[in-house]
Amino acid sequence: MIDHPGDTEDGARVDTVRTAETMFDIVEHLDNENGASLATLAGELNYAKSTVHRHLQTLEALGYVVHRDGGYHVGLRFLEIGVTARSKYRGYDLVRQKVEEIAEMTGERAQFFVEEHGKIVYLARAIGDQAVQTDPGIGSRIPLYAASAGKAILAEFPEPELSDMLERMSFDPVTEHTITDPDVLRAEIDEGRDRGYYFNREESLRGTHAVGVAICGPDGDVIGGLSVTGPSHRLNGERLESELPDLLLGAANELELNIAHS
Amino acid sequence: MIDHPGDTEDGARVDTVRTAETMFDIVEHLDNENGASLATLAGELNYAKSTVHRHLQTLEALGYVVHRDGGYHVGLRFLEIGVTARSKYRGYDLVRQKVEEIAEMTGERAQFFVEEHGKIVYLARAIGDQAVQTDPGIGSRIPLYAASAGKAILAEFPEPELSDMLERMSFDPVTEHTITDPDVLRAEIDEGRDRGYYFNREESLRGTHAVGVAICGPDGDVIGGLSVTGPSHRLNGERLESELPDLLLGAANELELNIAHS
DNA sequence: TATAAGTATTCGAATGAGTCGAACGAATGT
DNA sequence: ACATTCGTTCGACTCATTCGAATACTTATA
Repeated sequence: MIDHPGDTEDGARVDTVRTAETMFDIVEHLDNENGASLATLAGELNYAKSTVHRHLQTLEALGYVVHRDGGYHVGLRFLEIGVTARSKYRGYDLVRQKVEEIAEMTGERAQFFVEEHGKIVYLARAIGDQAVQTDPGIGSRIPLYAASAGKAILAEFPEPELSDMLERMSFDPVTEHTITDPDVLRAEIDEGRDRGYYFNREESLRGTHAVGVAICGPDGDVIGGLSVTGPSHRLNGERLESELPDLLLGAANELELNIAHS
Repeated sequence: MIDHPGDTEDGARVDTVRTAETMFDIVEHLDNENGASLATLAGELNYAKSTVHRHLQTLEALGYVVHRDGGYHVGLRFLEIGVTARSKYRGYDLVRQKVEEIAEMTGERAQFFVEEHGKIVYLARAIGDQAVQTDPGIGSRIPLYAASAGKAILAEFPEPELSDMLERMSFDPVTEHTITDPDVLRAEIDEGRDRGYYFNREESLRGTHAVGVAICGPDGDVIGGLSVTGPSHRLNGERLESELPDLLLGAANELELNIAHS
């Protein structure tokens, strides 16, 4: 094995484009605050004002930043790109409709996730009561081990990768019920594999239960996960353990067929 | 006046961060294709493979790019950032609900736009029939002069800026009815200003009419524009010229009050 | 009106970082 | 076993980014 100069011991981050990093530093900082001035940015990020200025100029010229009422903001170019990125996920349109259908049928919240960088990301969500699509949350991330759909997705990974992921996974508890032990997670995955559905009992949010299933492509590859969430007093017993799972398995099956033939 | 080395004659783009530009070249190219290989990217963009490689490494490490089934793709980080950027627009949540309400009431398509970089950008959209929120389109852009909401927004700009914008505007026709003359646009704007609503008759899409109004903040600043669109055979006569305008003006008024008190 | 505090912008110099191209390695299919 | 495509590494050159200080602009405050 040849030595890799500059390798960090965890084996990541070699030879990166620094300028790109500083650029996203700025963007991400803008994303957190809302509306920051050049001086503030330079101060908090420890870059020279002139440096930040040049970056902001560039970002604004490219449409990624706007200078609205006395402060710099993240531009909607990110939304534009993000939306087309989402739309390219296989079966996204079909799944979105199904999510709304499920929400309406159950009266609970239904959602669709895909895996990215070891987390699951919300791609669609609908609430039953009024079929209002709640956008806040779209794009945000949850660790795989803290979501029913996450477990379902995880279970579909072929064996070598699965072990790998479990090993390199760091378990940061979200609630007092979040799984923190890889063996427990592994056990749950193995237990659910022939059933095909997975639970989440207050592991990501107190007082909230969920059931999730995976959606797979024709070659057995994972596309994403579908789940129904609701208050634990409403999602329990028969409803949680058989009624909703059946519904989800049916939906997944139908989706998988439709996606395969599209 | 001191000379500005590097100034282009149109007075734009000085002293930009080149690396950031190449980086977004890559991202935007990925956004168009779906799933490109390193070699392809390098070829089409005329960068050395090693250069593109380094950028992709960086982008992937930062979560802005993913390497899925044998090709590089835009990551969902863009969606995440874009969604929070959108949510920070004043009154966005209120407007989104209103858009759905209007869509349901009219049975037509309702939408909300804001202005950015001389275009209007879709922030929300709803279709009447089934109240299904159609996401494709969100984030995409239309020139101000080719949309009813665009005209409404334009009309709210104070005088010096308005003339400026009209002058530096380049009119690329979208359909055969698109406005191509600044004087015509100016006339329409002046005509509509006391009414408060504006029309679009097949100017952005053949066979499609629309009415639009502006939403303003307490200080008279423009927040965005609201419009209803539909087939020209359904949107005409009384309905187009009085019924829908009244509805929209009422909605705008209500929104403006709610936004001011929030 | 003058002053101050905030903002954004420009400049030149230094060096640090991005770029290239070629050569290597890995993976896949024929 | 070969060819093809894809990704990775390396070192050298040079261009571009970074910095800090000085300038300019705008808005509040005395």
